[in-house]
Amino acid sequence: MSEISITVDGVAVNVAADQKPTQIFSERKDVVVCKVNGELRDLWSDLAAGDVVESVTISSPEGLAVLRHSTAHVMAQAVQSIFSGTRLGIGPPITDGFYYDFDPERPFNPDDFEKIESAMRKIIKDGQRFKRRITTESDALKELAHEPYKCELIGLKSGAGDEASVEVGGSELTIYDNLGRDGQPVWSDLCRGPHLPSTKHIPAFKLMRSAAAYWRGSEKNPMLQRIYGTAWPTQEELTAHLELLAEAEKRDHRRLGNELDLFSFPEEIGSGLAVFHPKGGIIRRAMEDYSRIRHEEEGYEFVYSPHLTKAALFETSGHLDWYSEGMYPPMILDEEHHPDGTIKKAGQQYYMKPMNCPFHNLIFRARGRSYRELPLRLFEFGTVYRYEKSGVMHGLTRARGFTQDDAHIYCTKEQMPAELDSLLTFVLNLLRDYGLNDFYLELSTRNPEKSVGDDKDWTEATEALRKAAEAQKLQLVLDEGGAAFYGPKISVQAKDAIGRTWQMSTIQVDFQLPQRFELEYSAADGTRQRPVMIHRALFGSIERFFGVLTEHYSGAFPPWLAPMQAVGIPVADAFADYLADVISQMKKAGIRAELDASDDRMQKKVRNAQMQKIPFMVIAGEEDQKAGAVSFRYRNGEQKNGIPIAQAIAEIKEAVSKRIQV
RNA sequence: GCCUCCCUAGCUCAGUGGUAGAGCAACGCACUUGUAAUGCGUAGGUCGUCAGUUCAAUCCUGACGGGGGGCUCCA
Repeated sequence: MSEISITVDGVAVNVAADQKPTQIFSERKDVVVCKVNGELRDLWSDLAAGDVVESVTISSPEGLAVLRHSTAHVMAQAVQSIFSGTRLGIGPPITDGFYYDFDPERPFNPDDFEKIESAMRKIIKDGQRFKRRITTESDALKELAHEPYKCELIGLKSGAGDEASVEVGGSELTIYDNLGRDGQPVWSDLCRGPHLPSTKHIPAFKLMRSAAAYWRGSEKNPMLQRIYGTAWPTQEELTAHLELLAEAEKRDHRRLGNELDLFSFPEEIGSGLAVFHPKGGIIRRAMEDYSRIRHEEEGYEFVYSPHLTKAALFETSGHLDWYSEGMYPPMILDEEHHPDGTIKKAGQQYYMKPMNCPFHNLIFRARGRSYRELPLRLFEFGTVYRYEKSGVMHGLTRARGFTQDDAHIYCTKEQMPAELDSLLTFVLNLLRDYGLNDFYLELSTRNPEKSVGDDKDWTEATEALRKAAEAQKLQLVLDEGGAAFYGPKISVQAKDAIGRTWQMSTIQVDFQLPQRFELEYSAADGTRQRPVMIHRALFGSIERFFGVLTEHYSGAFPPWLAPMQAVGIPVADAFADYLADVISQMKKAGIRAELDASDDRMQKKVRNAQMQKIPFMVIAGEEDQKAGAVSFRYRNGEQKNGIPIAQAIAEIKEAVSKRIQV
């Protein structure tokens, strides 16, 4: 047998000419695929002299994707074995798992999951080998005649650039056969691959949920049934993932909003319209108050604008042209009719505002502006109404009525870079004050197909944004062509306590509105110039930020935001008067404190306070009373005994004023 | 908007083609000594709304409203 020279993980070796990576890596159980000359390939691939082979382990990002994609195949095989009339869509890996789209004879229900999972376990136990087979378009169409969606993909192959490329991308059209114990194919699927060597390399998986999805992501296409699953290199990692999901569910702001009596969405008001209850109101006001103070310090001026406006304003701004779908329909006022019902006098159309910027532009335009006034920073907690499609609402994070912490900055072109730089610093520091610490930035650049403004302006603005972003020393992700048509933007993405990413602030340069509103200022040389306009929201919406913080803190807000900062719990009734005095001193010191004077037992009071996630439980019994002290119990169960009253008050006040978590 | 599942007491949820139950919360009474549930009792619901089928509907059908999970969308 002749030998060939290849490179394996950087080491030159000679191997038999018919050696496959399966054999080369046979001692390394964690290697599930490999790269040959930089391209991801099955371990069953043939090798040629001079090939550079690199191992890819199951835990690497690429290995995980392959694991999950292979698990999707196993699921599809299981589904077709149980529901024989089911047609296949596509089945790519996604973050943490995979899905496969099916066109079944009836929708799946949760009971089906058990059947499918047990069929999958059997396939995994069988150790079916994934075998790659190159085919031609005409052969594939013949073989897959009973799979209309696959045939459509084959037809699309030339132009594939979307998800479909998982199935048919790459230079060759390939089918993967799953080989049974006898080496004969038991199931096949059109697929680019690569795959695990065999189904027995799937260590841990679980089907998560079924849902509908449009075929190839278009509303115009038929709905398929999608089953989501997750797959991991070890059972432990699967368990950890499921625990994370359970944790996320416990933190869900909609659930906590109810449990902690923060807000609700009364059906009578309408979908996506929240009311804040007193406790939620305290949190919200604390959030707003602090933001207001910081904005004042940064040179913002506070303005107010109405919730309603005549149509003309949104005609000027252009919103009615390209955004009317997202607006509540107009109210028509003062319309008069003839007796036959025809219109005698046309009415006035009024709209709820979906944005604040046109109002701020009118404030700018209310009188002549001088360059000396710039940058002019107009800030408003502006409540806007957007008619979101019914299916997209999600608690406070996606609502129909919400309040933006909205500001518009009008400055000269020369001022723009410095303004963007200080603005981004301000944004990030403010978010840090609210307890978010882990950020990355996204820069959205021009889509030349769909944009207004001249090249030079775009380049200048984009570079200014980029420099401001780079100065922050944070990870910067480029969103090429992702900008809105009217200007480039930076968005701040924040990670919460359990690692989920939320889009928070946006800073957007606008070339469109200053022109549409004919905004001008007088420059030093007496000429009239058009200002640069920057839109920015730090929280995005207060409601949404409220929801994000609720989930970030899991409802256990830091004292400065907590609706109740301290609750007094007497060990027994006899100490209630003593503690009542302590609590009243705390109230005088500006602390949100109450005495729990109910006739529950102490243990019950502790439990109640714990469930309300109150940061300081102030407990007093005989020992404390004798010493003129109190005891703290914190939310983590720790306690501190015999704290003199003055010191206890000072500790709470310090936690509040320094905005630290306890 | 589309697919799918759901809506029973303030909350979490049982349940039945013959108009309903539990736990917690609320209220009352008694109890009260050190860090996550004291006991007993009382009250509370046109079973989301409106139609239809039926001798009879909370239960079956449909429409509407609200919600969950996705898809699409998020200027």
